[in-house]
Amino acid sequence: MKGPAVSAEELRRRRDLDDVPSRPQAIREAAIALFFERGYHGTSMRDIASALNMRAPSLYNHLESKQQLLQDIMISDITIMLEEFADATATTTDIIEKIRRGAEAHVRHHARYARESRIGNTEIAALEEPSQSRLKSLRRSYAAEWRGLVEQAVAQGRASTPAPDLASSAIIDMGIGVARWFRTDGRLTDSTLATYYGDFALSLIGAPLMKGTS
Amino acid sequence: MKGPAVSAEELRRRRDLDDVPSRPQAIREAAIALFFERGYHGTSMRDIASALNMRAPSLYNHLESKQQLLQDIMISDITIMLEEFADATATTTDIIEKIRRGAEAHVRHHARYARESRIGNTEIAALEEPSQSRLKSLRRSYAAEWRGLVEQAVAQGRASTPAPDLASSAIIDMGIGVARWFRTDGRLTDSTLATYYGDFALSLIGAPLMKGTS
DNA sequence: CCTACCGATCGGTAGG
DNA sequence: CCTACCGATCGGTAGG
Repeated sequence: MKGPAVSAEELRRRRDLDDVPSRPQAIREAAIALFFERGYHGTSMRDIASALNMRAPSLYNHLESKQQLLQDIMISDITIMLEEFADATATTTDIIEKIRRGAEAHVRHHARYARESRIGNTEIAALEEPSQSRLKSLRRSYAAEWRGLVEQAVAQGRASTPAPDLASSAIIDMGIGVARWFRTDGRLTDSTLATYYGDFALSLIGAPLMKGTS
Repeated sequence: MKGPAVSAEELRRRRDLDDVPSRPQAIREAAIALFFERGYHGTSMRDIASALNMRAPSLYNHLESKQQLLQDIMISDITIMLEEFADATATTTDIIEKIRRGAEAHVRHHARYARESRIGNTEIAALEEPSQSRLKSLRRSYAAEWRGLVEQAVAQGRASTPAPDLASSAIIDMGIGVARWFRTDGRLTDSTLATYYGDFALSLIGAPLMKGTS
């Protein structure tokens, strides 16, 4: 017989269905795990290759450089976070509900993508330009959006905090902190956690919690 | 004439008065600045030496190893933080006031020692054993103390949060976040910041703020 | 405090 | 996908 019994396309289809990662995806996953555990500079290409039972030079058939790997991880993580935040806050016009849903999205992201989020918050200095400036700029916009929401709530008389800028920083930071300790296999789901933190956010800005809403 | 015009002791006395750091202190300070900016693995001994107009081998007249430098910085930082927290919470028996003062001490520390605190929270993986285990253990005790305080407030009917464990994590994490963005030369002093965050902590756990207390 | 230098390891390339 | 190997840089030592 000539030709393979199973075509390359067929294999690719099965892989997609079975959730078996492609080589580039597997490398990325290993890099995320190692950068999270040991940091970017604390991880060598040999470490990543070793986790996949490969040799370091073979990695370069699938990526350009170690730095490119970091940039992909960090930029795609913050892009996803910004999208999730935009989607969450767009589902209502009520400012308090916007803040609640924004905080939930923020925390859910830092729980679900704990490793990527932590890398995104600790390895900024390891990013080469222009990616570093781009990422910082995205983070500044995100913080500014949050500040705007809290200021709006205060302006509408729906929140009472005397320091909307600090309150929004505190909300962001308590979410970022989640990425340091949240474990997917723990007793809490990311959504349950997000619900609690949504309440924390409203309490923090001095917005009365409506009982029985959730 | 024989002997120096100014004795070594005299020089040391002047240095202490003028706040001119000793060589080991200057090295430690340079290491803190660089570990904060670039991370432990992103900083070389040559970088540290260069910041002091020295050559790397000369550093070894004042320290044992790069790792020892990191351990000193991290262990002394958390030791100071634990002391400040213990002192702050010991000044009152009222549970809510304990939490307020504890939160203020926590935030003040992360503002005043922003660089050391950030290193302490990002470079744990770079610590060799047994220091790494020791530091993790100290952090766990600190988190447990916080959880205990919040649970006590709830038990006494002074706070209403349904999740004291998460609330205490949120308080700790919003303080840790301060170390990422606080600048000593900014418009806020660490004490002003701490006062706001003390209120945030009480709001977060569902403890009514007493107006006009501060 | 320095220069000279060490072995180890790094990210990455050549070539198959 | 591999082995062989590159120049650069690392933490640290020897010796003065």
